[in-house]
Amino acid sequence: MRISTKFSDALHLLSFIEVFKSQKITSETIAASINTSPVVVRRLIAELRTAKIIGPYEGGCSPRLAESSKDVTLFDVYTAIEHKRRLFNVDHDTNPRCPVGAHIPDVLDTVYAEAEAAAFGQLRRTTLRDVIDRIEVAHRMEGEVS
Amino acid sequence: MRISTKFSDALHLLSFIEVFKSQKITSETIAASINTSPVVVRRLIAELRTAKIIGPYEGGCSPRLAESSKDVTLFDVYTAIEHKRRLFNVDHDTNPRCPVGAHIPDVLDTVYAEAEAAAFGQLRRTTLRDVIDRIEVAHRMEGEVS
DNA sequence: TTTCTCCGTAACTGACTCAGTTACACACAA
DNA sequence: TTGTGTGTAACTGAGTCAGTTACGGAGAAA
Repeated sequence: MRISTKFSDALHLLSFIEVFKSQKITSETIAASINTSPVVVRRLIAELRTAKIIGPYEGGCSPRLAESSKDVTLFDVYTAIEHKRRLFNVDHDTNPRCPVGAHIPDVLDTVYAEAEAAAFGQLRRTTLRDVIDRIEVAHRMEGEVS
Repeated sequence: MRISTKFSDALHLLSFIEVFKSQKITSETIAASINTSPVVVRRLIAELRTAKIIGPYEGGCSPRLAESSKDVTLFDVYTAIEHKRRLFNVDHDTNPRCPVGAHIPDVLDTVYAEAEAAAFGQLRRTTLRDVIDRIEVAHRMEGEVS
């Protein structure tokens, strides 16, 4: 199985509501940009809201970031969406009567944790603001070419 | 989707055939340690063989590493089993007429690649020998306790 | 040779996950 | 009151994964 596109869609959603924060935004508007259905968007918003990345619902108002985009890291978003899901999966159902089978789950837990820490450290170092900046740079460059 | 346990099982398999290389090994023996079926083991062996991590089939002989366990990195095994599979999934099906939707796939491709590079770098730094060493340390410590 | 063991591989199955849809009650604004 | 958008639950179809059955072939032993 694979890390779903929910994480990507969540980052898309957050970038969208920040870029267009001066305009009225509905789940329909967002869904049109992500190419998905409004319900999927609302589910994502609900998850990001319980993680306090999106502020509380205020009847009819467009969703807003709870804090500055500079203070939201990609790791925050990852955990909001994927919770404690690991990047690599350890097979814990092994034969405890075999020296290898008995100890490899713990060994892989440790080894994988090191690799995951490296990836998550990078996600922690990248903020939502960084993502939006890159989007805006790409958008401006497109304008110059055409 | 999540990275399946195939990667873990492959590392288990490789550790097993290296630790018990002085003994006769069948897919049945290995399957008993991994707690799976011999067919699953044979499929794994086939994949590791095409990646040249396990040496060619020599009728009836037990499977052997193609090179020293010190020269096999976890990244080698990862690519043998999961090929180019990415740790994070980019949703490329977005609306190109929206500034955010048009550029976020490329931005996430880049950002994810940085995080993946960090994780894969760690996998490259870890060898099969390291894994086996840790298994043997754990095994010896168990002996002392009991 | 015949028999036995093990291998490689293909085809099928059941469980699980994911994205998407339909549906419906609720809140707020016009 | 009507309309719009929200939150949430339930269902669906596609896709993936691990496991199983099955079968032909190679090599060793009788």
